[in-house]
Amino acid sequence: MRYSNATNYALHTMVHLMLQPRENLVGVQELAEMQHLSPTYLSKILTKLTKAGLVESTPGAKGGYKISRTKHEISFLDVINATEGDNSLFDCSIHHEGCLIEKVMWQAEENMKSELKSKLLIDIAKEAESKQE
Amino acid sequence: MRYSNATNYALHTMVHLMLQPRENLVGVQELAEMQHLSPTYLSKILTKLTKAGLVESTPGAKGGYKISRTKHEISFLDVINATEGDNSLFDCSIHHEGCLIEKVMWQAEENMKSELKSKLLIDIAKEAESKQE
DNA sequence: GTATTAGGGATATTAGGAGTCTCTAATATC
DNA sequence: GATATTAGAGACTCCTAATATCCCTAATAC
Repeated sequence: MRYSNATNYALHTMVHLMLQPRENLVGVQELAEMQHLSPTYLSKILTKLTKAGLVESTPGAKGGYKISRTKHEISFLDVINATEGDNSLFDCSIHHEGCLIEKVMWQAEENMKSELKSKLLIDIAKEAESKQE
Repeated sequence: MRYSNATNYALHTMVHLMLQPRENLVGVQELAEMQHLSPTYLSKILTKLTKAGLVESTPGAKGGYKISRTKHEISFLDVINATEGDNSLFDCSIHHEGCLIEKVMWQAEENMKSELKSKLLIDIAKEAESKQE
């Protein structure tokens, strides 16, 4: 069980966008080069982020992506849900109601998600920025 | 990202074995029927559990599996590690040292594993037993 | 010896992730 | 309005890992 590469790329992309000046649009070209990805592939991932309302896109010349103005406080969990979907990590193989194993697994997953919800991308971006100076 | 079916089957199998009388051997035939699986497939999973030291196997007529005598306090994490392997859920796609994203993800994973380590199968087995009565 | 059961290896089969290509739609600039 | 540029959508290929089966071997009870 592993997080997909898409999640990995998405998180890095989001942090990069967070470090941009306000309202500055960044094209998929630049974002892809930074991570050594093909633009068409990263484009798929960015569309997911757009649909999830985490970034806003502008098509056409001089277009690109920027962090959503409406949604503040974007968390790790937000990005992960956008790329991985929000299905649960474990479902009892025997479909008997109230499976005790399932219950334990769900609790553990819930706690992890709760932690990832409390971690904000903006904090990571700021920390990365301060380290570079 | 999901836990494999193997993990699901393994957990149910372990709980079933825990409910057996001491030193009682259960064949893969019975274990497979209970979960509507093919014996050959479940056999593969049981071999992993054996190698991880969670169960003990006896080949030959009247053979089968039983919970390990030496390893007490078997946790959810023990079973998961046996079936999933112990690789991390997330590795930074750009291989830059001290990635802050990676750091956050590792912390969340660590917490989940810590919780799954504290959950013992024997408690689940006992609870299931009391519910059936 | 014979029946039974675990273990190991080889081999399909399948599902989903990873990634590319092409066409369409929207926007800026001239 | 024409053109260049950029996001979006869909079909498609490729690869890997999970899933599952089959067959042979080794060990054990009787």
